[in-house]
Amino acid sequence: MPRTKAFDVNTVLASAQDLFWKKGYAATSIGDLEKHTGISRSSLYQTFGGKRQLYDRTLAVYQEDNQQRLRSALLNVTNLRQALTDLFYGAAAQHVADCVSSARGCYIIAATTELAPTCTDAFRFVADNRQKFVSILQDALARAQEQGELLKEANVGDLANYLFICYNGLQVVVQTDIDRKALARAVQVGVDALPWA
Amino acid sequence: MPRTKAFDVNTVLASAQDLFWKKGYAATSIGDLEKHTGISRSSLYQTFGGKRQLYDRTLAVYQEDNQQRLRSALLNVTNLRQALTDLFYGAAAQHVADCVSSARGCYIIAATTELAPTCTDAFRFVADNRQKFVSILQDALARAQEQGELLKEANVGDLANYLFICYNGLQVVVQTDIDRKALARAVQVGVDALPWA
DNA sequence: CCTTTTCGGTAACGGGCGTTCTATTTTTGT
DNA sequence: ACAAAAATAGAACGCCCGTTACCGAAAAGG
Repeated sequence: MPRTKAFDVNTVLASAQDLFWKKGYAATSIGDLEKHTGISRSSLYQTFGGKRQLYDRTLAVYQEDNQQRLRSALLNVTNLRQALTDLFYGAAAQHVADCVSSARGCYIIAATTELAPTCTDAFRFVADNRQKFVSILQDALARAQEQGELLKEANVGDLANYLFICYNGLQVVVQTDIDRKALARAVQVGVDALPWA
Repeated sequence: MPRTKAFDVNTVLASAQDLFWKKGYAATSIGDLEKHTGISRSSLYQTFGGKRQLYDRTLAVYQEDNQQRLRSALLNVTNLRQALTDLFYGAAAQHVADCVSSARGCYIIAATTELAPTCTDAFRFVADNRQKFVSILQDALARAQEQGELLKEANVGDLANYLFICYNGLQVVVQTDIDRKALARAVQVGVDALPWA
């Protein structure tokens, strides 16, 4: 009986994320979203409820993707050191065309710096994200430790937090004009720093 | 002949920075600034020219302070390892009362993530800031190397970039709900990672 | 085919935005 | 005391914000 939607919700979410990521939450208007996603205000409000709810859904999608990517990059690998190097090199080499800085960094870090200081919901979201992200890192480190790749004395909790700091720093610095090869070398210093056996 | 200003420009700059830092650039309105700084729109426009110019001046003040702080913390010290540890511990322990996240991180990182992706001027500013910040780190590392505190083979350029990444990561992560003692331990991993002699 | 239900374009809403202008007050040199 | 100059308060500006309401268009079941 109902008329079918003329757009794909996931496509619109991806498009909205693209714009929020580029401009930030506050600087993105409903008009901007209409133009960029191609759907009208009516559909936007009917489907998502409003600007903030739409933003929250794009954040949730990103978090899910990001953590899945992290899991498949680090869990069940035979060489964690290489896997971490690959992951960080990939982040250091990211590139987009439609941005003054040629990289966008991490969508959740943008939420951390723009929204978390004033919004309790956003603060809780990034807190939850950190906890999950660090857990994955810690699991990967613990497995590597069991397999003899890491020294037994190492505190994998501290190391996981350390890697999370490096990841966050990398995602900020990559947004500046730094030379990408130099960035990769710097990040290599960070990976080599772990107490590999 | 002229009537004297009823406010101190530096005080107003500090107050405006305080608000921009808390709420972000886009989310801070002229009305907010009037209330928070105590000066009127007229004075604000007459003295600073507009919202963006005011923001830029707060950024410049912060950059100057920040780099001066870095110089006096790291240059002309006898024990760079300890100086770096102190610097990072201080950042990890930062605390403010009027913020959902109990730390504000770094004012320039906020500018990096909010403004640099879309604004050429802001992008250039943070690029310049990175260059200067890393230079100071590199100078401190080179001096430590000369004095035998660091291995001679170390590439101080790469190490400076690495420390800059750690600093940026620290300033982001401190804005989440992470336990401050755990954060300090994680940052210690990063400092210990340098090739100390 | 026609009813029913949802979709989606558009116009309208009140409010707040950054900025400008005007008018008044305050200060200083004469 | 007075005139000149600068600082401030407050009103006013046009515009765009996020949101809502309305209404014709489109699709699926009977």
